[in-house]
Amino acid sequence: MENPTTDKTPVSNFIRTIIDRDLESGKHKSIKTRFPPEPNGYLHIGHAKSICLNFGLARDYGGICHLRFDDTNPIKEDVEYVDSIMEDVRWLGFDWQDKLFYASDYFDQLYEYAEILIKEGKAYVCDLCQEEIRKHRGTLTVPGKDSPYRNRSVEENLDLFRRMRDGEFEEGAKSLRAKIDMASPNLNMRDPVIYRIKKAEHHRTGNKWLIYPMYDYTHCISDALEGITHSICTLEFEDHRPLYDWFLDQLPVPCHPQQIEFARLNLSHTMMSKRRLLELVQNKVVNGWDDPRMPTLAGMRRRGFSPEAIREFADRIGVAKANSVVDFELLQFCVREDLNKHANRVMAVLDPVKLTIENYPEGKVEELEADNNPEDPSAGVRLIPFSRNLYIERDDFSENPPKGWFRMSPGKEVRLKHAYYVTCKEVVRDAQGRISELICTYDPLSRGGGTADGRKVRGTIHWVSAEHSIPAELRLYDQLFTIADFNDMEEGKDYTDYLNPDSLVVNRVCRLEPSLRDAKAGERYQFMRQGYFSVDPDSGPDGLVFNRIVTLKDSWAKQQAAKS
RNA sequence: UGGGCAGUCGCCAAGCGGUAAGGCAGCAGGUUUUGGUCCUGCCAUACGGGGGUUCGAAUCCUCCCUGCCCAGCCA
Repeated sequence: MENPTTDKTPVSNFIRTIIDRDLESGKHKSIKTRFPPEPNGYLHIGHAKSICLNFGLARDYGGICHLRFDDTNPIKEDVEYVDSIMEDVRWLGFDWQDKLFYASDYFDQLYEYAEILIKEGKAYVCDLCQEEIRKHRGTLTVPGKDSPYRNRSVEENLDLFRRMRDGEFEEGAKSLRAKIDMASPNLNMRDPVIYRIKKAEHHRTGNKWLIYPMYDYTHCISDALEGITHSICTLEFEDHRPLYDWFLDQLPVPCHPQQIEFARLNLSHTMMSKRRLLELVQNKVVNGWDDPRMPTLAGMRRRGFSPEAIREFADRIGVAKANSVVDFELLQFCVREDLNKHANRVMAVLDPVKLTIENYPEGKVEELEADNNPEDPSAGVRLIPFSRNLYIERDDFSENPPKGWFRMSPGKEVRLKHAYYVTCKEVVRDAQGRISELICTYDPLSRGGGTADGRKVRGTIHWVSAEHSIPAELRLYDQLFTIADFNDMEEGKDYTDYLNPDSLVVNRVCRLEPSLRDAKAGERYQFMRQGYFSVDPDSGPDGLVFNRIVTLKDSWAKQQAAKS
């Protein structure tokens, strides 16, 4: 697999400025970045920003990007997640070649370095329990107090640390701490814990270890061991940078990568917290991690978003240090832009009403040619059956049309896409007064949708032949949340108060043109004048299931809404 | 009220002392066998606010305001 190339000139951002400077000054000959997920959940669109950034920089500068699992906390991590993460990164279109790493690969080295720290008097074993450590840490405005165990001898620390490793102590009874400064205004520097006892089985190292290193200690060393040049992370780690640098300054590591922080992605109407996403899954608010309403890559993939669209989105949002909330509209734009070019057009009637052409012979069937994609002639053409009895969209008929209406109404000629001009002569209603059938006539000379006299027919509507059409289930999705920006939540409310009850509407009455009969899971189509749909894997012998990826823009609806 | 970071159009975001890119959204037209696409035009005398330096400031200095992050043996 090739990492996607791009001929677009990348937009300038502060990270590129740093890299340009480092390359120009000779600090680095080439760059090496890394995407370092913790395998404790599924990747979401926010991770996609980071993946595109890290792999994209490597691509643009002819460098390398590693995939490294930050797996230092065995009780939260699982192979299910490492598998899904690899699948998602690959699906997004990136290739880590043979550069697949795990922080757990460095456990031995990390341990050796810890002993060095101890031997140099820069780390000590502390007997304080979690509560006590917290009390000693002080507060934002009050300096911390030294641990009573802070000045143990090197020999005692070494002995204790080895016994921690060997399982002599209970979880929580002891920890290894860096000896830095309990009075630092930066809480991260107040003798942070670097090793804790956890008698848990690790998904890769099994039962080999009973102590596990903490993130701050592990991450910088992992970066250094891999020769990472630019270690890009999110804003909340800004305060950790002095600690990142401190460890690397104390240890005989091969190099000292530069940590650079950028603002994580927030999307309007979207919840991006891993913890809450997990709750949505566990509480069955959604149907799993890959529910098409989820902002996970698995969900977006199932919904029908293409990796190209997501990459384009990542490019367009830019990279900066200001907290922001990107409009969901931008993502939709990128999805539509890609689908417009690549999705074949088909006709599907979502809310069918019968249309009978009284002057069209009973039993006659014509196969009419239709282009598959006006944006792409190479997509070819297909044949669609036409007959006396059709279905059209209920919304495409109005008995008393508003001003500006150019769909069907009594006596008004409209074009059936790819077929004929028809004119409604009669409206048939059922006992409830609901329109049950439209009786029309057609112009035999308008075959294909045009006439020699060149008369203008403004309205064009889609249709299917009643007897040839096939049923399907349509899953129509909308935003999962009604609130745009979660920073604006009302006091006392939480995210569950903003769930959209209509985020999924199931349609089982639609009728599709027969060419869709053999559609395969994952395929994407434009249902003309409606939206883009993808074939859901739930499709089977019992019938087709489609997910609505995104609607088409609808300026008519917008204009009508503006009037009321 | 300790420390760190950030504030440029409704939403993103370039800009790095020489007089406000671009995209999305929006608005107005045009083309159109999708009220889709496409095309054209409009959309910040103004860069959180006040002072200051300078011939010249979004860019430098200064004070202030607002927002975000940090007190896990999570990452």
